[in-house]
Amino acid sequence: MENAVDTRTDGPENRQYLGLRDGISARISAGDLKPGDKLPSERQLQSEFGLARGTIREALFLLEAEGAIFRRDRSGWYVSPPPVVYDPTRWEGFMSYVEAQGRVPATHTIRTETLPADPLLSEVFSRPLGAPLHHIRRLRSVDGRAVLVEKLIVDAAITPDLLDFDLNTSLTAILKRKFGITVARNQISMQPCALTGNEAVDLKQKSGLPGLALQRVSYDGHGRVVEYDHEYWRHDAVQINVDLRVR
Amino acid sequence: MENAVDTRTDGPENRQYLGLRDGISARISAGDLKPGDKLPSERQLQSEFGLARGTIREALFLLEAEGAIFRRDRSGWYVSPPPVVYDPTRWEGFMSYVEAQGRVPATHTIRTETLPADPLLSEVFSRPLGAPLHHIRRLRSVDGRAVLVEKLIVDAAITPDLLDFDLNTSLTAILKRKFGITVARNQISMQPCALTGNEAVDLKQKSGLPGLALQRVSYDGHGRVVEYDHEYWRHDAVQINVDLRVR
DNA sequence: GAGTGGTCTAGACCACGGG
DNA sequence: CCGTGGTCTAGACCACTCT
Repeated sequence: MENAVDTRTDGPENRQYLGLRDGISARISAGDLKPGDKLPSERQLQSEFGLARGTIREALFLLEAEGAIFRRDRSGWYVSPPPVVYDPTRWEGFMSYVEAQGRVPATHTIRTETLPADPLLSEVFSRPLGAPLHHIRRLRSVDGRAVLVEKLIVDAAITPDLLDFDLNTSLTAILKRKFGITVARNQISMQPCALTGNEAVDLKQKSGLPGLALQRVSYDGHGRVVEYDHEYWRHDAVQINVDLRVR
Repeated sequence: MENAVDTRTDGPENRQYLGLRDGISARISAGDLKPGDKLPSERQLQSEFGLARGTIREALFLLEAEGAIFRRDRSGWYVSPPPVVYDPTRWEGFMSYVEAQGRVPATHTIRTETLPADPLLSEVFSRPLGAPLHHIRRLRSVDGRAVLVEKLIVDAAITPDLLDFDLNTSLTAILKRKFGITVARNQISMQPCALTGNEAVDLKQKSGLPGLALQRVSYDGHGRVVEYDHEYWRHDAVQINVDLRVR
């Protein structure tokens, strides 16, 4: 929302990349460029505006930080779609809440394995050291664009043959239908971050893209830890909504 | 946490700025550089590593995105302190939770005014169009570093002389002690963003710094809207923790 | 006034995507 | 293969901070 408290702006455009940003931004607002559309190439913008390529890129980086555009490596710059809304107080999986927002979700399982619990995981799950845990790494997309990587850990003792199921669907649904497990409580921690290393690679992004790291511990009705989850979201792909009582 | 699901890294350092990032990162991890310490100037790094200034800056930008370092405009680059933890389910103000974490909070009121409600605010507060609302803009710091700008709106009908109090303290405390108001419910929305315009100016940052936009509607026990708040945090200054029941 | 980061130029070559 | 963005160089001048 814009209120009347303060009406200062970035000020006169002594910086050329701000002018270019505003120009592109205006084209997007006006609807000349729609979500998914490809921007002119950097070299085209260069000749169109008579600026050095570095200056052009400065403007593009700023628009990227604002969530207005995104890049596909060595393919080009594109106008961003709106973010999806995620409400951690609802126990519906990614597949259902993305669909409910009229978008098309998809999940790709990158890797699964069952490993003995290390000291940290042993503590998280209240299970003996070395107890078997399922590790799942998945990439999730909205409308064909990869938006998050998740690293999921589930107690193998209560979900023995979990890895035999099709994990490219809703884990929520599998846990409920096949194992009778539902989540009653979520403990969540979030922090803005940069997507680097594996996360950047899996999202096909240059290291350094702003992101949101979300860590979740899910408990069932008996207080048992059901999932231990790390999610790495593109910064421009998600909005978090929560409604909560105050203690 | 690091688990064993995936051990790939950024790979061999064919890119020089990644090497420089790792070098500086290592100095920080090793404790050669501590939170608050100043890094060598860009030109010093240039001669030390034999790289063009642009490449040096590439590495610094990456470290900034990772939250490892921050800049003070035209003064230099500094090692970041750890983030503060914010739990929106607890109704303690900024001043108390920052203090509880052994840090030094401070608040600076930038501007206050009382304005008639526009259509949007009229709806949010369930008050007639034109009803008076207090607008407060504040800058908040931790250990002397500005970390967030907030735009607060409060219903003047239930807090008539609010602006006469010292707003550089805890608003939470003022509302409770002077007006007998406590918050029972928070509706929160969060989204990673870029800090631009006024927010960047007030935080003395270059436009484009990654941030976290947090919007909050607070209700008292009777369901009355008490505060409507917009907070713009530096991305490297905050971590959000929530513990919640699932619906 | 000296030193810092902020902006900008005008090139070059590389690595990867997609036709 | 060509076009794209990704990386890198070697300068320059400016705006601001700090002392």
